Amino acid sequence: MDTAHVEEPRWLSDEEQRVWRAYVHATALLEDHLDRQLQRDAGMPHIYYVLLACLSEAPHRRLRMTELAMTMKITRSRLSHAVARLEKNGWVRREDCPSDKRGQFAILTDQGMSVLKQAAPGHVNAVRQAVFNRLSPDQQKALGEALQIIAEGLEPKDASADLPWLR
Amino acid sequence: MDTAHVEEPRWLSDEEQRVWRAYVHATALLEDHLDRQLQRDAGMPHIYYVLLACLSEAPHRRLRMTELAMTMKITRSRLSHAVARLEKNGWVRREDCPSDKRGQFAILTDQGMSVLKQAAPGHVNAVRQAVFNRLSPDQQKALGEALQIIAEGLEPKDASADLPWLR
DNA sequence: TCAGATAAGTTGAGGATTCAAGTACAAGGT
DNA sequence: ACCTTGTACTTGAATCCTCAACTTATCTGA
Repeated sequence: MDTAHVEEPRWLSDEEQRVWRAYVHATALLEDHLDRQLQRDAGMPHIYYVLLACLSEAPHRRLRMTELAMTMKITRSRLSHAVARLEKNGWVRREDCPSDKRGQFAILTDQGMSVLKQAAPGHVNAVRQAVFNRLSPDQQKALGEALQIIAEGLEPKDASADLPWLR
Repeated sequence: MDTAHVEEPRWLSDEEQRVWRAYVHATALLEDHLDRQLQRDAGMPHIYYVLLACLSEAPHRRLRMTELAMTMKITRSRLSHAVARLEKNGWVRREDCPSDKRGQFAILTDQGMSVLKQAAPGHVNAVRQAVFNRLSPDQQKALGEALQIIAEGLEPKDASADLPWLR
């Protein structure tokens, strides 16, 4: 038998499989749930809500495209398309960066802010109902820690490298 | 001041926000990571891999469309499109259900099985590296439990209602 | 100062997903 | 038998995302 060179990969144990399935199912269900809720009540998918929320917390409600993409952990391309759409809705506008002619700011408009404010309660409610109302404080803490670790491991190596325009 | 009737929603506490952000970031990063890995190495997104895996574990590698959709926690529509694509690749085929003329089976082909087998090691490896290698057994257990609870809460009420064709 | 390498951002094509609507069949009651 | 309601699944259009290619501008080093 000629199997010496065939590395059998290390499969997931039963325990691990249960955890992994829970992950796949929970995330599928929750993303769908939030997308549907926001689409219905505010006319945007979850990620667009997050985008508006990010901008709303930034100084002057404005962020450079790249910085926004990094905070949201999405590609620049995806962000470009998203901002284009939100711009059409009048919820975000762009502005050139004076110090770097390649650069663009995405800016939350007043209308965008007001849409966000309207959407927020329903969204928070959905999150609370799906997640926080069901988990004990200990469970919440453990969940957060585990996810934090996973996120850190997937972060592009030098995500924390200084953005030039922040010095 | 006329604010008596304006229910201020219960916002997330700082603790809760940290957990929620970890959730949003970790799931975004991980889905992207797995999608990219599988797209590169096997020519399909993560969900399609899961679909093949589900079929591979079913008796005779076949499942009714609705049942498959329920196991995967996706809509029938999404499944229809997905199976159509996988069928074009020759990885899945359909077959009419004899006892219910509306029904369809999705069946994993030999070619699909072999593609799955080829993709599995790389995928398991990616999952292990991103998740299980980074978490202690206790953390894994806690993560699984929390996600399990979240999933249960979002499951359509009667998901466990007997499918007629299973009696 | 100038060529190459990098960075910021956009674009378009090809897939994937959602939603609403549609087809075809089954079940249940009268 | 017939009609109504519900189930199984598909379809098409609109939207969204990915990937690779592209434009424009900045940086780096000789």
